[in-house]
Amino acid sequence: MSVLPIGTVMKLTDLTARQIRYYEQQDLIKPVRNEGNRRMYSLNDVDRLLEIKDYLDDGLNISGIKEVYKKQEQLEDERKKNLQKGLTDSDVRKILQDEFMNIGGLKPPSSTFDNPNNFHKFNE
DNA sequence: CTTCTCACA
DNA sequence: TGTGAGAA
Repeated sequence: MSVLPIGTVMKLTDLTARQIRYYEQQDLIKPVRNEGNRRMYSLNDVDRLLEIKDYLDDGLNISGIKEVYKKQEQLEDERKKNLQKGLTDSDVRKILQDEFMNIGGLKPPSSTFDNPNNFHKFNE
């Protein structure tokens, strides 16, 4: 995946080598090293660097950007946990929607409980 | 020639 | 974050 040397990344992102290495120190990107200790970047690294530049323009500082990715990972972890429980994203959305309807005292769609498949989702 | 690390009149 | 030194 990682095949771009820092020189190429500099041109692609319009960032200085100093900045690119600094963002790595802040754990915002994780390039791999080749046999000559040279940093090799992936296109995902380039995308992230571009993102970082945007966040910086929006007035966000390094620690602020760190927290953005931190919460992003947290949401990603929960998505995986639900997946392990056999729930897809659309399942979760449907459950949440049905719960809101019930709270509002509205009659849930007949299809929701008619399907025995959905039944034990509410009993686990 | 390119990149790396380290240090700072 | 810039920049220059010395090595790889």
